Amino acid sequence: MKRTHHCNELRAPHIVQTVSLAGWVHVRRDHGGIIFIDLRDREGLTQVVFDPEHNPKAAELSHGLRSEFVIAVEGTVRARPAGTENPKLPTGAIEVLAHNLTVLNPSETPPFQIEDSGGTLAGEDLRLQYRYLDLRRPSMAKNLILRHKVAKTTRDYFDQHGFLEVETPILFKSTPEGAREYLVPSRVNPGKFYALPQSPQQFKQMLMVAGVERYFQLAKCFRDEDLRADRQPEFTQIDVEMSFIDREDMYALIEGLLAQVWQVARGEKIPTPFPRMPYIEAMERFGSDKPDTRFGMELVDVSDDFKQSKFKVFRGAVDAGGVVKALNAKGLACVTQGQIDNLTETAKSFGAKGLAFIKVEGGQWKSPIVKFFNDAEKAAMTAKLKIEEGDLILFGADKREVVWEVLGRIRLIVAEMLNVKREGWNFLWVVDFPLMTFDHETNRYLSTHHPFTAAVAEDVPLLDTDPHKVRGQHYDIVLNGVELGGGSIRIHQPDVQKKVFEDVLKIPKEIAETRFGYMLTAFRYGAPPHGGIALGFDRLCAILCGSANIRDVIAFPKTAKAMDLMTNSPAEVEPKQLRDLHVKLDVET
RNA sequence: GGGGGCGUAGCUCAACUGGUUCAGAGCGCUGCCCUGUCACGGCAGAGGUUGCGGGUUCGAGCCCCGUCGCUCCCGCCA
Repeated sequence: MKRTHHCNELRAPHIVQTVSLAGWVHVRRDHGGIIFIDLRDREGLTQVVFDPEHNPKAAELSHGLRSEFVIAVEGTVRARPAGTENPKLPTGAIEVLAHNLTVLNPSETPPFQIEDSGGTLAGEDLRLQYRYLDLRRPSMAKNLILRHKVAKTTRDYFDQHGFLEVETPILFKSTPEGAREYLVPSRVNPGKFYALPQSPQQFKQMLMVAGVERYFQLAKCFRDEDLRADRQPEFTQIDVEMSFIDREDMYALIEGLLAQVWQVARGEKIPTPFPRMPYIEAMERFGSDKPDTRFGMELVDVSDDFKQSKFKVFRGAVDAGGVVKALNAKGLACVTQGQIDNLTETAKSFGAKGLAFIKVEGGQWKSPIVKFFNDAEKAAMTAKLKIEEGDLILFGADKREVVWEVLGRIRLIVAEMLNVKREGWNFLWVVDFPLMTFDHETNRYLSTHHPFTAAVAEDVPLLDTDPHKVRGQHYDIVLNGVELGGGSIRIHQPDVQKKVFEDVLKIPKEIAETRFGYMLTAFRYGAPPHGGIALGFDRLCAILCGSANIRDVIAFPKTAKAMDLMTNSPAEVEPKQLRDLHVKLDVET
């Protein structure tokens, strides 16, 4: 009795057909005589009716059905009696009158209900322990299906554009400058280790030297860093690299991909090309290099208005070469002192010395600092910040990087407090990042992204004189305040790459040689100009599903402590395994 | 490494300031009844070491210390 249809397939035109369905008992409604079963499979629900007057044997057997029993049913599709159709189900116009019932496998009572609606969702730890049950929930099945569709669309898109999907090694070599890596001891090479790749970066560049020209891969990547709602220790990237291109080619390519993905996954047209914003502008206006541009509340620079101010905090910041910036939280004058204190704590945790504010209530400016302001300063602020009754103005005064960070965070928190409408899909290219940032701890320059990023051509002469002024040919794709991905045009000249390693980043010559020597060698054999990008595939799928959490789009994710609760991994291993690997443990027990 | 939240029945949660509604509700589960339900309905019932270990107290689900687990954030994620 093989099934003829799935559970979201039968409609009015199938009426009178004899069909077979198989699936799980979703719910049972036993009226004593007639019995209704909602039969569930991956695709949906179909109501099956057992009628003792029609088939006493099947009806009798159906009394014993319980949640999650696996059954097969043979029956006739028929219209539901007038008035009993269920408009909530796609299959709600019909039902299957069962002739035969086979219990393929009974089920114990599940530890939680396999149900999306009903209001109670079991705790995530329990759902992770019984992930195979959690994945039966229609919303999770939907997520898996959507993820598949996005993957398929991606592969089709790149195939149509002449790309080859090439697999790169999972057993790679340690490259300690980036994220912490997972290490794999080598049995046949005692004392030596592989590392799992944080990304296929170096391999994809080698593929360009190899003449592949257009490469992509749905690549598994691994980072042994602490987890977040949008970070798992293993995750998937849409990894791309192309030869003979410039930044414009990459923007167009990715815009086309995302337009196609949105079309397939959500049936929505997204406008292209996407707007672009230089890094400096993003920081000045939004205090973030991944600005959420769905709402305003932008940072406004008022430094000039306080150059002569009597308020020492503001004037001092300007005198020291810093800035004074403010944002207007429209309508938040009702904020409580406790909430102000919380905001201040937040500001301090990001490096601010405090958080000055003005409440505009009852036609007055209420603030501990308002007494320091003269009329000109007040007028300037009123105009620049469009201050009105009911507003709350929040200030940052410090080095500009600190003010960016602090007000950027405050802006997001305040938007949350105000429940500001954030709708639509605001794609944005953030461009012109600084190639290098100075690290005060180690007293040297570090690559903002990675050391393979090429400089903007006109800035190259500054590499020797003003490294911090050099812009990289790097681009981030941002959607609604989430960094979806990033990439760059790469350095392809061996002398330039060597110079970046040794002269600019001050990586000792021997270390540069052991870690990247093969790249420099490769570049000497006719490396084409090339560039690439990588998009966070899990984040992309989560956004498309409307979830803030990438665990919802990963079949078997790990907890915040990087545990797999279903298999209890990681776990201890046998002493013999360790001996084979030449590994001795040093752990407290 | 640091900070916040949570942990009470199989599940989701309640239990005011530590004390006579102090172990409760809804769902699920079990039994009986029920022939058009789809959150089916009715009657009855079972089910608890309040995560674990200490402590304070006449008295602890509630307070304190430790510990374990889940979660969010900071650091970290070239």
